[in-house]
Amino acid sequence: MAERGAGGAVARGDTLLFLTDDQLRRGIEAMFFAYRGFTADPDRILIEKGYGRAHHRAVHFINRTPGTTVNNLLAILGVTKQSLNRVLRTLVEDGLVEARVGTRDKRERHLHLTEVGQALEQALSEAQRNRMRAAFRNAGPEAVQGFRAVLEEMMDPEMRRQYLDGVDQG
Amino acid sequence: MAERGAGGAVARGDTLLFLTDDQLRRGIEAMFFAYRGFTADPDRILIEKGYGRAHHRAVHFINRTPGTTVNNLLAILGVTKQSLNRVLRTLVEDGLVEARVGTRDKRERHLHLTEVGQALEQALSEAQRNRMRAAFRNAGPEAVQGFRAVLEEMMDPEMRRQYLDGVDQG
DNA sequence: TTGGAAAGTCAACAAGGCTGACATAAACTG
DNA sequence: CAGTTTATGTCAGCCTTGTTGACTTTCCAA
Repeated sequence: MAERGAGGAVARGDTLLFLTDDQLRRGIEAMFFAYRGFTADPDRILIEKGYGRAHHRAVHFINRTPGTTVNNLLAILGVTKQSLNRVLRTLVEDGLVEARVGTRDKRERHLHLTEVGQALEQALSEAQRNRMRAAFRNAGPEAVQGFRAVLEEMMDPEMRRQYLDGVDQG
Repeated sequence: MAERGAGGAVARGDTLLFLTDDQLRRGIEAMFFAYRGFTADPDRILIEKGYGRAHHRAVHFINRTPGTTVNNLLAILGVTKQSLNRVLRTLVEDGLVEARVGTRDKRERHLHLTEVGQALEQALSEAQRNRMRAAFRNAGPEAVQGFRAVLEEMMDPEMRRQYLDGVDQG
């Protein structure tokens, strides 16, 4: 499969060898298998506590942007409000999330983690960071740069904006 | 957060700056947003045809390893056999997959894509490859290497074996 | 030859997506 | 001020895809 990859990637000599269909398939499978590893550790914690990935995502982004509104969260998570609401309701009922009525606009609910919520977020993100830290360390800083570059290119433009918004504002 | 990151990453000078908690959080979000992009294009095709991601995964790996058994597929996909069976049943009923009773061991079913199944697989993988090709091209070959190195490190060891098994046998 | 293990199937349940319809309150607009 | 839009929440119902439990068929080894 070196002469003429189905995708025509090898056309201009060997500078584009990394774009052969087989290389792309490898990338696709890498995403599939890695995503499983990526979610495995928090998943274990979540099951113990009776929550799911949906709760993790909500908790993560509320922690990242305290005071965010339901609508903001909907845009980031890309689910319907009914779906998010179900998750949010249980988190509020269980005392992990506080939904404060907006002061300027009273229609809005500003979401914050309670101490209990922060504790869960810590447990989840620590588990996930531990794995990512090990992966980053083993792969090295240059690999990490490449990792991020490719992932960023793979996002839908709107998601890329959400992602770039998350830069350390400090 | 430069002196002593919560993860203790900055301890030995600035060589480990890429391991700060904030950098790790960025990596986590990159995975989240990129995975959405990664699945978006095939998802659109699948919905049209009345299938879901589970069908895509099955079709992908049957195409990669024709004649594989249900048990093999189970190990790769990491779901219960009952869950896989449901997906497989509809694929067989719809004439996308053929399940041949094993000759040596009649308990086994060896899975193959029919022509129709191959056509769907082509459509799905082409959509996914297109995005990955664009991402790879824009990021460049060195970034791709880093991308793969980090993802590989992120996999569970068993999944890493599955992944490495998939190397071009040609 | 018989009992256990393995491969696969059927049934039922749960999580978490989705759509659609509708309610409420607040904000905005003419 | 009346009417519209916006932000949020809720109910009902559907689908996919995960789960466990019970069961059949087949194989193999004692």
